Amino acid sequence: MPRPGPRLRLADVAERAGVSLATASRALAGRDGVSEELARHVRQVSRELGYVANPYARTLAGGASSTVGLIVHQIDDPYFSEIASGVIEVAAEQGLLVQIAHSGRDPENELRQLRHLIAQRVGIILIAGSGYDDPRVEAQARDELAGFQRGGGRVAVVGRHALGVDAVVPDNEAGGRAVGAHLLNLGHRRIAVAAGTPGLTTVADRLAGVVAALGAAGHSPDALSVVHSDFTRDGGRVAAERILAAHPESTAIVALNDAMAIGVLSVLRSRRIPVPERMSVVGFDDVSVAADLAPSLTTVRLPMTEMGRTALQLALKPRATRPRRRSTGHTLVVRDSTGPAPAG
Amino acid sequence: MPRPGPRLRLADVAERAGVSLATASRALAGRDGVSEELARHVRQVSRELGYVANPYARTLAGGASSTVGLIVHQIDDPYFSEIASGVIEVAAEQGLLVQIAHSGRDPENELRQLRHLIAQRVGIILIAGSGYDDPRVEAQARDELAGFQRGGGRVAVVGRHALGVDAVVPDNEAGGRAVGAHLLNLGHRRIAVAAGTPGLTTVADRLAGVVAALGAAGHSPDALSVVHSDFTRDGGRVAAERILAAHPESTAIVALNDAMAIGVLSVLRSRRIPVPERMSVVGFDDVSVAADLAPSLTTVRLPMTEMGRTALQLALKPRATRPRRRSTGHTLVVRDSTGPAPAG
DNA sequence: CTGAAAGCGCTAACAC
DNA sequence: GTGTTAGCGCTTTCAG
Repeated sequence: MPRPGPRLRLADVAERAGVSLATASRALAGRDGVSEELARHVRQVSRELGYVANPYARTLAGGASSTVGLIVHQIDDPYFSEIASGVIEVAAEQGLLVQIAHSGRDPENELRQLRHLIAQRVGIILIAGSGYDDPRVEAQARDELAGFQRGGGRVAVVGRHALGVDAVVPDNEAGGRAVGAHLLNLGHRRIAVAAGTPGLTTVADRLAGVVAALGAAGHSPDALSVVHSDFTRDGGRVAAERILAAHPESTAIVALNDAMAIGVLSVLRSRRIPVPERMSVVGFDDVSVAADLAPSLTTVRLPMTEMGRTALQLALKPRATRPRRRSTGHTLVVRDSTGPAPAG
Repeated sequence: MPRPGPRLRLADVAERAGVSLATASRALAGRDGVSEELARHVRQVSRELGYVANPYARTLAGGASSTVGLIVHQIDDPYFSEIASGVIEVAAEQGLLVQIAHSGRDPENELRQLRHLIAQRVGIILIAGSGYDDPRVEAQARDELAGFQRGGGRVAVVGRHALGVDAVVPDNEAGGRAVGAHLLNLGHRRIAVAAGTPGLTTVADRLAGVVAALGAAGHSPDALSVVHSDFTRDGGRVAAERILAAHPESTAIVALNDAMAIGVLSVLRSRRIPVPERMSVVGFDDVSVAADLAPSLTTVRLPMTEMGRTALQLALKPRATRPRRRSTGHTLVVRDSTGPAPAG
């Protein structure tokens, strides 16, 4: 196995192969302008020597940067670590490296990270996580990305739609409808929603789905008690407390992501409220522990790893005239946390 | 807020500040050889313009690379995503970017990723995750890292000791002893261990701790039934099945990490074996969901995020004459999955 | 189809 | 202290 020598340069490969620097460069980049035979020879020599291009020199000279920047809210949130995992897989297949930055669910900070990545001249930028309702914030991000693309950068996002770039779009609304329909089928009529931060589009979309399901079944949206809180486990706890206090008649709680659902379950357990006998609980995302909670969590599965893969694959293709969209699909996974509404 | 112009160069800053390129460079790098006053002025101008250095040019010219490469087994494993989170935090504070690569718990692949990072000329390399018993594998990694350090690179590892570099060392053995003592105190005498892949040092160290606890209490290590499997949730399932089949007299199962413990719990639940009444279960790591499982998991808490922070901080310091070590400390967190051994 | 040479933006010797 | 200049290793015109 060839070891990359500490200071092996393209010039060494060129010399060894008996060609000029330019030819060697062309051959290795797979550009044309070199006879196929010569090119093959150069690549052969390069491989023998274990040559790896210096990405700094390459990028500085105008070649494409081989690193992809990924912005997530928080990498230790399973939703994002699964997406990141998919991105890293594809990157590894392509010999790319992935740089991860945290936005911390703060639009200002997201913008700062975005600019930093651009300043770092990454070749590809991926943003995962909900967008913001605030059009000003989205517009700034949009401008920044547009400039980046004008300079040849490639962009794709997961879970946002207002950015004018290629996007992997989770089935948020449809998933919400599936959840709503499921609960209605089970006879629930007083449903509470543990919703995340109001400013997030993901929250709005999923909620809209639940509302739509009620409407489709001829029920008034008034049957729904919506409580907003953080889009996290602790937010779920807070929301659950508030729901129990303000809407004690509820027979089901829809948490708009699994993190919140975990918080909800934890409150119900400590209050000794039986799930699902007295209260049904539904989550969203199907992070990998959802199946291992007790009771196991009914939730909407989104293929997070796949979403990460798809995002990078989109970004790797040449840019289309108009932004592409890939819907993720979704599956309602019915487990033990939902059951028939308790009789009256 | 200044926007980094698409093509703002150091020369622009220098010109605007009325100094030479060299002075500007020195001022911004905080190197001396510039009067404090001038330096301040240059920095001021730079900030006004929103200048951000091109890292490719900077690195190519011989400056230190501002990116840190982090190798983890798998980013969507909570153990690693929490460590990564700590690393990213510190990196953000320092204006560094973090590149993440997967080793997939495969020594060959780890080596490949390591070489790739070196070839990419990152400035700092961090490796998280258990080392391997195989001295050949460790020696190769060691050589590679030594070469990297000779070239001015900085290295730190989390959870490995045989690499001759700065290390954050989890309290694996002491944690194992704490687990063993806890179970013995509860009266357990037939203890099974769901251990991870045999080749991992983390597995060996934690197991050694459990064995030591038995020894210290005057019990023979024969009281322990050790079953090896993957160091994952599914590995935990497999191990649990095997333990129930081959060692049905066990009253407690020690899983050597939380992922395995989750698998163990899931098998016990589906077999309707009450925890902890009939079987106690202990994990290791205290990933954040451990508290939300049902029953909540007794486990050894390791400060993963902190470990990630510490690792990068170590690597950021100038290299010491001999490798530094930072012990993590640990806490036995007793929750609901452990209880007194069932009578006879 | 191939080679020579001019940079990419920055740092670090080396002069002044 | 400050400025000048020669590269870092690569890509990319531009000649041949």
